[in-house]
Amino acid sequence: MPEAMRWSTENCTISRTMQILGDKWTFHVLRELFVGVRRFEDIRARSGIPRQVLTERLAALIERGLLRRHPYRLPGQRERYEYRLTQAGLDLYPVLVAMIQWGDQYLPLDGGPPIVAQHRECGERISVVLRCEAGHEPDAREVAIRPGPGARPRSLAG
Amino acid sequence: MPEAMRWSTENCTISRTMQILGDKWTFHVLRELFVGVRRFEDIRARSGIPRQVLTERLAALIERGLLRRHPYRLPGQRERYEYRLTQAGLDLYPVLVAMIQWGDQYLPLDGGPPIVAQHRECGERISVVLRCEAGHEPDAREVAIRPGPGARPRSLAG
DNA sequence: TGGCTGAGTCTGTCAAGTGGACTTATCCTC
DNA sequence: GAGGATAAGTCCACTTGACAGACTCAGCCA
Repeated sequence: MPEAMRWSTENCTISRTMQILGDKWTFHVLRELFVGVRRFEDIRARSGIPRQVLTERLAALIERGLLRRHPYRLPGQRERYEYRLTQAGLDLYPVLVAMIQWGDQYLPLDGGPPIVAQHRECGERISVVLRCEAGHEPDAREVAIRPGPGARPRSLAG
Repeated sequence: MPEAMRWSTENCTISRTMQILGDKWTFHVLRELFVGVRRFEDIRARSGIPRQVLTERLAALIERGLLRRHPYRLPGQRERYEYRLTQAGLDLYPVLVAMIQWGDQYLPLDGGPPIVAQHRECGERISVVLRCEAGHEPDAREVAIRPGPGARPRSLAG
């Protein structure tokens, strides 16, 4: 029996993160904000999200603290709001970059990658690497996901 | 107008990756495999996925090349199959670790993290870092996501 | 006064997820 | 060889959520 079977999933960090991100459309919304598209109608036009779903997802992301509304005003128009990433939202960059990196490797396109992550200062391509606290950079087979200090035993019954 | 508005999203790497991963249950399945739970009934019991959905998601992940079926046999039982990550699946570690890291920071629990990523060789905690090809390790505000060589212009009309 | 625009809200339809019961194949015990 | 256990599914009825398309609303402009 795998060791993990003895531990509960109820408070699992991945689950709790997926409750926020784990939705087809939520990730599309985040992508738009990461590439700099901030307004309702622009996000909708580029991503194809149904309006109602977009409204709901934006509200959820604000409530979770990943976005905030920011007033803006076009000349000769009334004040409106755009949506911006908070620090919590910006800190999803590693997740985004890791996904782009995986996609570039396993779902490549003939013309090359359609989007790249770039260091603003020097213009070079950015990627993510795994690193342990001893300074090693392990590859995938050297990584193990184990129960941590907050792990709770599983009440078997299902 | 943000620059990104001029570029099409149709072949976006994030979208194409999300077509595979961007589903509440798919990620739960992957989590189970990453922590070492490989059998249908074990996955179902720990994650609470409805059987029908689990059947469908496993089949999809196999078809996409992230998993493979592997025969096994318990003493005194007939042969069955378990599910294992392929190299493509294992290479999602950076995505998983990035998500755990974000969750630990922004959705912390009193008892500490319920799961941790560990280097098998030395036992130290593993995290992900962003790094550019010039060797810098930028923080979130220094990252930009830009159109790459495969970007296609957007036919405006929506 | 009437029209434009961005950002929504409303509505009916239809696909998908859900829980619970049922099925199948194999092995074990009697 | 009959009956039971078990892992891995299938089947079914029900409910929830996504979806497209039309409608609303507030402020500004001509």
